Amino acid sequence: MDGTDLLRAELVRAAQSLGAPADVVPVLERPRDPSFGDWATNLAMVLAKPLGRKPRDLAAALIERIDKSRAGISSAEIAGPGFINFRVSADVFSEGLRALIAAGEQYGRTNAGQGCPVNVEFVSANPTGPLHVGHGRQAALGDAITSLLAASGWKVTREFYYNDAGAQIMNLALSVQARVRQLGGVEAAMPEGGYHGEYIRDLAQRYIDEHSSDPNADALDAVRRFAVRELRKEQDLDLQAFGVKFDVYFLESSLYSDGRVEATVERLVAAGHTYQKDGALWLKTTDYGDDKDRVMRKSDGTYTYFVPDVAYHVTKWERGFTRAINVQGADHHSTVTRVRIGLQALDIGIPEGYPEYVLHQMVTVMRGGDEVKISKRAGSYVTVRDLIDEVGRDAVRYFFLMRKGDSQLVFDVDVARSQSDENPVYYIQMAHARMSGIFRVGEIDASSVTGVDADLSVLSLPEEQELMKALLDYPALVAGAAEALEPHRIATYLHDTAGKAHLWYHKAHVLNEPDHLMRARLVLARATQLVLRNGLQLLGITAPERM
RNA sequence: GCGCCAGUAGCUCAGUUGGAUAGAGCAACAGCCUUCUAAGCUGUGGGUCGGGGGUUCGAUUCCCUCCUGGCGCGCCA
Repeated sequence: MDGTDLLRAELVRAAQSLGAPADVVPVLERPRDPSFGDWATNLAMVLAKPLGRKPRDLAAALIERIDKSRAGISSAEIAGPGFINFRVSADVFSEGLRALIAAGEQYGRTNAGQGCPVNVEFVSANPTGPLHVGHGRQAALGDAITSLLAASGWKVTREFYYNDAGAQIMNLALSVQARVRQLGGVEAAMPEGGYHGEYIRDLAQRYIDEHSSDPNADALDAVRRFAVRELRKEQDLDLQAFGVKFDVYFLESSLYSDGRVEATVERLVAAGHTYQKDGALWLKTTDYGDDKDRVMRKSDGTYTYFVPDVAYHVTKWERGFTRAINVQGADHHSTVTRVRIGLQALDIGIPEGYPEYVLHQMVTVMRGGDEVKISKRAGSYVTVRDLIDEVGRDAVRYFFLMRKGDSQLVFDVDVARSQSDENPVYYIQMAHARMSGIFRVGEIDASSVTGVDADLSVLSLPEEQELMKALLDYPALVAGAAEALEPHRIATYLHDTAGKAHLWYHKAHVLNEPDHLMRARLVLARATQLVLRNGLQLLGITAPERM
């Protein structure tokens, strides 16, 4: 696709004729300095030792045995300690651009996943309050990961797991109940570990308005159902504002009503991995490398959180998801081992690394120069909605995606707001808008540009060469990002490529140039527009035609 | 004490799975709008890649060790 297949094949042939093993895989990479060429390989240095020859001699021998026209290169030279630098022949670029445009919205998509099902679970916030900034990171990350997987040929199911059955929910109900009573002039204490946010008071007021027959909120179960329903509605609105959609909402409570929690426990007992101690039921996680055994059923008869978690993941497996990915905050790190061990101990054929986890580090929020301590119970946090209202959906998404998940993220609300015009996302969108502007001003239908009738060898400016190289790198980049589950690579690439596009735009005119030049440059503009658009779409960011 | 993650320019971060002279944005300074969008472009300054060992042709990248920060380590979720 990016033209390296032919070159790689030639290198393998040449290396084998010199005695290299049959499974040799030459690594091709872009030289740091573009003046060195289009591709470089360290093959001669890698083979030097096993073949007992000097790297530079070996490089010379390799070059001699390569059929340049078959490899699609115009030159090959030895550099430094034994690198071989290649220059790609012009028609590789030309054909690459035409193929890019022909693929259109499909450019960058592959069938690596071969239609296999994969379940991606993310956000999974407890319905005990609005979505905060940490959920925002997870929503952006999870959403982009599902897009990457879908673009790589996986059949993706996007799932949201609601913990609507635990002690937290009881806390929520009791908190609302206390507020209802307080509003009615009755003295009532908040429960220990209760939720103190302002939204609890709002919920209480609405409960009073809608339940005139229960002024003191004595019907605790009704309070619980009301609070959960209302908060889920709120969360749905937050997600909608962020443009994130799910295919499946899975309720923890259903695991109990279906008897799946019980069945899981019975299965673990039957498999012989449990024992009784101190009135509780324990799982022998130490058999699987944990540092201590874990309680499954407490002495009061209720289950610890990881038991329904295990039961839940059994349903993923039984629903046919041979691959499952969980996007979670690093504070849930300790669940990884336990859920996996629980699944192993069931002895039902679930593979060891199931499910996969993408853990992202914590988000700290700065406001007015101070860190905002995020605590739902204390009622201090920044919601996803706040961020979207303040800086816009596209910018919030980009901000959350521009760095690796496993580095901590400082979200300075003041900076995000005051510098919203300088947010890098606008830089990328602007590059796309500029490409679109060329077609608009020239009154040319962009989709009519194919490149088949243009001589693309006139795209010889260094800025044009650099831009073309970047555009042709895109499919390999998407594949790599999807495999590593790292959307930030797309963000970095887009920023970089947008820079090359701006540079070219500034240097070279398209319209009102001699016809043959204009036709060729329209092809490049079209290709750039498509790549930026496709990449932004993977991140869930809009690609405006004008700004 | 144990486990996971991080430490790269004044700040926020990339670094293509071990390559050549370590990059970008912001901030600072100096320039560029009669031509498809100046939300742009050009130039300048700025680094013991946390410290120390090791592995090899070659280390920001892999291994060991120490230091610093974050998150976990519950019959909470």
